[in-house]
Amino acid sequence: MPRPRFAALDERKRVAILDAAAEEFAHRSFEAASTNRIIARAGVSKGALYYYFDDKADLFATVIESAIGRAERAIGGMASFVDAAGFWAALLDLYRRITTFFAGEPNLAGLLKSAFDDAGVGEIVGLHTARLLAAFRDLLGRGVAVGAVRDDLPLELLARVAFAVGDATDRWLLERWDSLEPGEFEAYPERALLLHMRVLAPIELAEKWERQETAS
Amino acid sequence: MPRPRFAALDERKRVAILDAAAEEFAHRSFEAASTNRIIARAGVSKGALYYYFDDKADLFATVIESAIGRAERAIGGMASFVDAAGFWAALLDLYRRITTFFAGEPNLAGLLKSAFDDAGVGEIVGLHTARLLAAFRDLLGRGVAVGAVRDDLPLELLARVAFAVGDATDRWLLERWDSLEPGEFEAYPERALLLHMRVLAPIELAEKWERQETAS
Amino acid sequence: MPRPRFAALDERKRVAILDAAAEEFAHRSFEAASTNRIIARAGVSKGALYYYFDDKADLFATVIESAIGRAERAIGGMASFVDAAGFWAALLDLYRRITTFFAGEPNLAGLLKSAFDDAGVGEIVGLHTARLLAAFRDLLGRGVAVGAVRDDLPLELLARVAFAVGDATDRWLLERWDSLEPGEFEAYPERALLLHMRVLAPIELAEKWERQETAS
Amino acid sequence: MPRPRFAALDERKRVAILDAAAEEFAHRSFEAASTNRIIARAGVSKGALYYYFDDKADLFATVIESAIGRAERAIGGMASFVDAAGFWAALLDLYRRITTFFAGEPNLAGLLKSAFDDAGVGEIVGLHTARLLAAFRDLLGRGVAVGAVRDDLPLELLARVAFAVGDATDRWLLERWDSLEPGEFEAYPERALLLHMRVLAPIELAEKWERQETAS
DNA sequence: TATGAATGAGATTTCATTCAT
DNA sequence: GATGAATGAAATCTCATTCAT
Repeated sequence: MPRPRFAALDERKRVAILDAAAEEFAHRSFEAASTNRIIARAGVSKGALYYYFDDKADLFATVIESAIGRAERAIGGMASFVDAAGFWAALLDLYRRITTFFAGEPNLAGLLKSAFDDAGVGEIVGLHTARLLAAFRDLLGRGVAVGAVRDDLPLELLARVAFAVGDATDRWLLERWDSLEPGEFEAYPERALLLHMRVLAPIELAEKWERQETAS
Repeated sequence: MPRPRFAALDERKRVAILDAAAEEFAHRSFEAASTNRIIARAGVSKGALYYYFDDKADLFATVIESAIGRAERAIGGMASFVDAAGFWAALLDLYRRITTFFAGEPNLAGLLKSAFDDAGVGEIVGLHTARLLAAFRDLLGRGVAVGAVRDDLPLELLARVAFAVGDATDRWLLERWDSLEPGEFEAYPERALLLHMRVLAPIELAEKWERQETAS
Repeated sequence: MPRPRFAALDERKRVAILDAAAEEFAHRSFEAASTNRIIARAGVSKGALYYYFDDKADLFATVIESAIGRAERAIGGMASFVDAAGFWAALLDLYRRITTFFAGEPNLAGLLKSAFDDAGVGEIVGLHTARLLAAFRDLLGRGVAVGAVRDDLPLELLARVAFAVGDATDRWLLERWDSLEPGEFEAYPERALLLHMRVLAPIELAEKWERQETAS
Repeated sequence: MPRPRFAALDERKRVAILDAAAEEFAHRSFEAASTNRIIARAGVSKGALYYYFDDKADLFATVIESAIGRAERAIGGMASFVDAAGFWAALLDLYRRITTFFAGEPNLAGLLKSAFDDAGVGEIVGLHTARLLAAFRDLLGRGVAVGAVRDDLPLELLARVAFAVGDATDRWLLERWDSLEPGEFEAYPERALLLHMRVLAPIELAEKWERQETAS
């Protein structure tokens, strides 16, 4: 946990440190990241970093927490639903918000990747990633209750696979970012959702849904 | 590229270096990996490393190439096929071999992860991973030709997503390795294949296949 | 010298600072001691230390002075005497008080050690330790006057040796502190005194005294 | 333990490192000593030190071991003896050699001091100091056997006190080094021995011996 | 009167790489 | 052909001290 002073720090400087650290941790593993580069980019002294944080791990955890926190607040939760169709509609809506947010935070994806890579090692970071996974697992559990999500595979596995699918499609999109045709980005969440349905929904539901989709 | 001398090197020593490096690169990112630890583990001299390799990156690329090469030779290609059912049967067979091989090479998964992480940075490593992806993309292309694989999404995207799904299920399995019930590991390729079908096959095919599967 | 403000400081805080510093300086040399650890333990601000003290050396000198001062006040001086027997009886009495006081101040021994180590370097601390030595030297001089202390060796040397003997026996006792049998601690001053007599007294006196002691 | 390479190192450089380290450790506690100062004084690179030693503690232990080893080899053991007079004659002879050796190695005393201070903390250094103490304790044990050493106090305590007395007299002498009158240094071992007899011998023996000494 | 934010120097240790032999 | 001695830069982190408020 960062020392309380950090919260009281001048907004500009606080953001400068977190941004510089996010930039660094988004592009390098925790081990390979350099506090020297971070302070150089943030424009703070060597001592300052250790005045606000216990150590490198503390800074890392803080950056991850901040990123996840901002994401959660910005994206918000999933709308309530009472049947399978409602579940998938709500999930589509959620995906839209997620996509929009990630598009405006280029470091977020890399940051989450570093976080999940380090989750098995760093205790604090592990808690954050576990919480994120648990939230999604719960979501899937509620999907099962209304028949929107298959019940023949462990929720934990489904959650992990869904995360991976989302990550892979994100990256694919990101690499083509500059050569996207107009409208392609807007269509993305829907296409991503269909992929997720394939993985998560009972097969008949996915089949029915996709048939309708194609017809329209 | 490692100097030609490396190929002529005593088998035992060559393997020792590659094994030690694989162990290191499997657990740490390229940047965070330490050549010091590698030579210590391999029991070779400092100079030896730089006598056989240009630098750390060269060693990394060689390790990746070697790992991928060994995997390809051990796993072999996919059997030929003439229709959709044949494609999936052949793919199942391929998965079985892949799973078996990965189970015997605990470093392989971590190594591939490091390789893909670094692919965007290191030129050589990028080529290897690109080749792997291309091979799988071609496979999918042949699947499309016989109607086994959907044609409504770019093959590149499908390949990436399939890799991600495979990776996620692998990891999930790996974490439960010690608490697996007997028979569970043997059943794994089939379950994994079903997940892949969901993503890769035309939806009607996936639905039909799964219905049969459940019936049996 | 600490700023005058320090004397006017709230009792609780003044003691907190001195105690924390004593704890630190008792376990580490002056150079290795950390003002950061001191203020952390004392619960005072960084600035406070430098508001009350010139620098680390000033704090050290103050701690030493305070410790020595408290010891002197608590232990008191040696009773007056008119002959050799009186001298040694008075010294035994003094040792009893010293032992009792040291037993209740676990930091004192370590503190004095740090003080003597630093005495050659730090000017102020050197004065305090010199004063302590001088007091004991004077004591020995009065012992010489009544024939209780040998006159064939320089008083300065005798004082130093006596200090060393006391320190060694103290440490020896301290290490066995937890495994002491009942009564052993109470008997300690007398045994220590006999050792000191051996060193300090004319040999005939020491011999006579010990013969009586053994007889009783 | 220093890496084997260190033993194979060029004599001049090996000595330069050990001397520089001895100089530093003789004047500062282990914690306060600076490897930076050591390499600066030795004229070796920063990496070199860690090429030869595991860490600071390893260097310290090596310096201590080297110093003790050289001292032991140079001073040699105590001559054999069959009665009390022989014991003290042999000890006097030993003291002479010790004094001579210490006089030529100005760092030795400070080094031993640092070693004993750190003995409770550093494992390796603890072994060396313990060995030294044990050797002296054994010596005293043999003295007890021939009636040269008192048997009414624990040997461990006697050894510690004797060390302390020796150290105090050494220091006292050292401080007066430059103002010593001719012959004073040569007379030192005898005076020191008398002090040790006072502490270590049965009182009658010490008394008899000193009476003779004075008569002569 | 009192604070705590801030810092640059310096601590120990590891790094990838070079080069004389 | 092969080595290991050697290095300076960089790593993370702590230091005693200053100063604006």
